[in-house]
Amino acid sequence: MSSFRSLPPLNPRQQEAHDYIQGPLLVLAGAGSGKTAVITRKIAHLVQHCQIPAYRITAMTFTNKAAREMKERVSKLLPADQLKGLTVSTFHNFGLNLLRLELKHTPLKPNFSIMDADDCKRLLMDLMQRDNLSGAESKELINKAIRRISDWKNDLLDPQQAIATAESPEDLQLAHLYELYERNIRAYNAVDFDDLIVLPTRLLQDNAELREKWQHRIRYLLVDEYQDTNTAQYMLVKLLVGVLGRFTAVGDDDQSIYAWRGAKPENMALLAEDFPSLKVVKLEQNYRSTSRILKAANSVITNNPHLFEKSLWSDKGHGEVIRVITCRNDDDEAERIVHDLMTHKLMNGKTWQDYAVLYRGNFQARVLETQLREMQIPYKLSGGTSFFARTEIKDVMSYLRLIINPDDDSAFLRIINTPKRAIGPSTLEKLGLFAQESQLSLLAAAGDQRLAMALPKKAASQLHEFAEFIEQYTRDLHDNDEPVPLVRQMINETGYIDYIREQASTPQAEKVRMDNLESLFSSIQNLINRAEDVNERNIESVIRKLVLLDLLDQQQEAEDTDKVNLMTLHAAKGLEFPFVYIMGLEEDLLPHKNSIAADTVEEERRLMYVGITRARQELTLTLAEQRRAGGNMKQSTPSRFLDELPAEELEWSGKKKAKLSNVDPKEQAKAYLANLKALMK
DNA sequence: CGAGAGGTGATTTTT
DNA sequence: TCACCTCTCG
Repeated sequence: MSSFRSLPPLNPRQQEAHDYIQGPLLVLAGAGSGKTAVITRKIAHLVQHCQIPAYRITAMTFTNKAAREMKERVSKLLPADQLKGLTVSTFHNFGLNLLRLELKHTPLKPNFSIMDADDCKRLLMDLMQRDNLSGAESKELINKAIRRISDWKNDLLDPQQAIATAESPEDLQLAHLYELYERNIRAYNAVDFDDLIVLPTRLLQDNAELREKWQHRIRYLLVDEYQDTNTAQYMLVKLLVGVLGRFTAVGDDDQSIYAWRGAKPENMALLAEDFPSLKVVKLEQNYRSTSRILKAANSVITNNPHLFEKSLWSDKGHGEVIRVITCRNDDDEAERIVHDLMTHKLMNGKTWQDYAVLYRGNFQARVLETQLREMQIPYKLSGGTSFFARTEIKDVMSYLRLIINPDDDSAFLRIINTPKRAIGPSTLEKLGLFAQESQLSLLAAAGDQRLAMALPKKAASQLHEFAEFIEQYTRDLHDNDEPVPLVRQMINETGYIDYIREQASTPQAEKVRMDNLESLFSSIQNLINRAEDVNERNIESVIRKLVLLDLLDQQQEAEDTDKVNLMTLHAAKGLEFPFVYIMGLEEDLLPHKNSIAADTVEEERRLMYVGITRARQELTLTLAEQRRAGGNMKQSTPSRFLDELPAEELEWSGKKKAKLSNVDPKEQAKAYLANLKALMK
């Protein structure tokens, strides 16, 4: 209670969203409008003043990071005993948990594997090869297939429905592939990311008893970033809240930038249809940015059609004018941004982490990196390959997956010849055939004595040896509450460590890989130590959860010191910085040419809107007159979004000076830096 | 099976 | 331009 009194008051709209619990509520939370404060304080309010115990409340987010932040903030509002059992998790984690608890109602066996995007791709490739679609054609097809299958799943269509509704011969082919894919993934006793939403949703749809059980269990549901839900996720929400509709959905249709991944911002409008008693509260006061920045944001976004009209305002004063810098080319652009940033920091006594440079595509970071390194400015690049996409992590994870799930053929295929065991494609093909005929998993087939008849002696004995190795560790690790040393021993014994040493091209590369493995091991250890439920203190449940965790993010967050932030506009959603640069304001880049072609410029505009609203104090936009595209320079046209900004708030500059010729840019940079330092003294 | 040559394609990626 | 993938040859 005492902590409550010290909280800043909510504004009237926030208060309204906070207090309203009688029925379904949609909170239209503009950027920087304090939505997390509303959600977290509402959870505390529900517990302390509405007689809803924490274990009856569930909050769903999209990212682990958001879930972590939310948990942390709620824990500051409630004493530990009142916090007990509160669920704050990502959609996927929630789904996983539901599957685990209702396992007997699912087609899954215990210790099922979760396949990530990469695993699924491999599986599809394999299936297509069997269908003998080879070469260049299949590569193109594979990306289409992945996208299409995911779309079908997210729309809750099973393979039969997909086949029935296929729109073209090619689509039908993909639908058949979908059917094959589903059969295989189930045979592996595995699920993909989409299944973590789809399977629980189907379960609740088909089973009234379970549905009632879960509806009873969750007395109040809160959904963050509601505009990013896809059809399956919305269906899951609907099934969980039932007719009573005890929920708060928080979202902003103007920040919907993931439609290309299946998000359906129109779910916001659907909510009003499905729950006629829906109350809508708009949070329009922004606590982040100056009014000039908000004016710019509003001005851009009014060019989009709107479900709900919304206009951000703040009382933070006008602030600085918005600068637009025209640069000669992409190198010049990076150089100017870096110089500008450096000058600004020194003049204003700010820290590196106060700055962010945002861009449309990851490739744009490259020139920036070069420039920043030259100036010895520390920077942080977010995005790129995720921790679990690293080869060494995927390899070791596959060993572990196979240990806990012998049916996981996908894991088997990944590691059977990693490190090299002289087991080549022809051996594998024969093994696959044998496994299929005898209805066995690849691992079981590899261990089967009859194999010797189907294969050359050498190959058969290699396979036997491998199977025995896995089986031995399966026994040793089962029910072992100190598994990590054994895991280390196993990985060592496979020769994987030596393999990394041989493979690594440089000592640094080797170190990075070894470090990655170390953090994987220590994460496993941490998860085991931290497991609240004793039943979860084993390698099986830890491995299952591991793929869903953002280990790298957490790791990175921990070691984050004072660095300039470089990230894509997508990655910037949810973040804020005092000083923001958005680069590449050109047609075909922002908006991206594919979006122009596909007529989805509106989403690009929202991306622009998200970018603008990241800035607290100052916003700088840059564009290049020429840009490298492939090998040669291409002329570019200023982005249409520049015309949509309020001209009176912009200050244009740049492109005047002809570059000082014959001067080494490095020398120039050094001189510049020396100058600045002298200036500061 | 593995190392090099040549070819090709290049948004965004919460889990 | 460059990185990654594929294909081929030893």
